[in-house]
Amino acid sequence: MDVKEAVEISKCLSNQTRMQIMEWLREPEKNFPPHISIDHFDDGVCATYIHEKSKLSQSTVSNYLTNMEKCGLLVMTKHGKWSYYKRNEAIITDFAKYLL
Amino acid sequence: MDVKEAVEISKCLSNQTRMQIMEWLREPEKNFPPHISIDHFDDGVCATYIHEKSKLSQSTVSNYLTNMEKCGLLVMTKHGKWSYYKRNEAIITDFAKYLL
DNA sequence: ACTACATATCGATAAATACCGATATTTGCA
DNA sequence: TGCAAATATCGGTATTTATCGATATGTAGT
Repeated sequence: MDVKEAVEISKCLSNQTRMQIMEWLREPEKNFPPHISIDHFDDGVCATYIHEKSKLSQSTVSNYLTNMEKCGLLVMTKHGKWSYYKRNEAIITDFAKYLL
Repeated sequence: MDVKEAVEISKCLSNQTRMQIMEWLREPEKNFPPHISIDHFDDGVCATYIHEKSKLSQSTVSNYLTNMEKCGLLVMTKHGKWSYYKRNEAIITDFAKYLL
């Protein structure tokens, strides 16, 4: 991981809601209801649920998630019309190691 | 560590120069000249050297360092008219663990 | 093809952050 | 005491980020 990458990750984490999204996604089954169409969290959580939990507008949260994916913190998987987001543990570990 | 603390730390890290300061301070003897008045780096590096290395204005860097201390990333020690800054490894470790 | 729903993108404005020069404060030394 | 050096703070402007509503796009089912 280089400086620029680490800075982009930090920018994503420098907001309370985004930081909380990272926490929520650590334990999806604890923080979100089961999804209508998929009965597991293997690909994470559907964007709508994250939006609802956040209490912010759909566009804001969509933007958050897109940026968090861009910087590598999240991985997105499409299933039909839904976008599922989950933590990218590999990058998170890299980032943590980079700081130490 | 709680969310707010972690967000404040992230804010400090979301800037290339500040991120580099964290790196520079990981190996002071490698990145800075020995100080005029103290022949070790036990309390870190004098603010002037950090300022010079950064190529930013003195006021900007002083502000950086002050905020980085406020959020716990750095520890400041005064020796006479000099302020020495070093990494606060304990907080950095906490932060890294918090993310995982 | 049409409708409904999920998500992404756009454009605008408000708020926060970055950064500088100038100035104040602190400290050591002549 | 008075000067010089180191650092901190202040005030202002430029830039970036936050956030929304509106709109576009994409997908599934009727």
